[in-house]
Amino acid sequence: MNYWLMKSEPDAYSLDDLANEPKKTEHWDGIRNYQARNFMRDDMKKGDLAFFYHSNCAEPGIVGIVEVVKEAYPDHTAWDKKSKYYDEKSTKENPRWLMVDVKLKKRLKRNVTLREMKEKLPLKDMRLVARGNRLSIMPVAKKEWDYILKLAEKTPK
DNA sequence: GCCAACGTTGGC
DNA sequence: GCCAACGTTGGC
Repeated sequence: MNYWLMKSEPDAYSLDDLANEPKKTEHWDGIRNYQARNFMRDDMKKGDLAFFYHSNCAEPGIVGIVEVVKEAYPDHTAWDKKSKYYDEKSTKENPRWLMVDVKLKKRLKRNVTLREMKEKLPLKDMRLVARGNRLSIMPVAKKEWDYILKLAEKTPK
């Protein structure tokens, strides 16, 4: 069982949006980065858990936990000419991009912010806090996962 | 809105 | 296969 972190811009798709889906489940489309795709394709399994991270917003941070409920399958938005994720090089015979389905498992009691995580020594090796990190799906070590869950229970400062 | 860091593209 | 140019990400 693996742990992950998945980024989303709340302006585009927020935790609330996921909470409002039927069955609180939605496909995670629009991943157009090979490294992130390979993580989904090779290592992301049904039952894995992932942090839902809000990026590119006022308070970037982890806001919830989702569960992978369907493993990697072709991202149909790559075939849709009207989609901003359209990619002419992705065909039905040879789909270039993949997605998984995730279900909202729980909201954290509070937003565990990037700023806060950067200050914590036990999290110093996380890819998320590395300089210039742009990966939208990344693995999280069990130790880090547990530590962040504990942080979420505490009021900051 | 700015801009540093990064990934991708394409000419050679 | 190198690498400059370009587009994108995402914190601030």
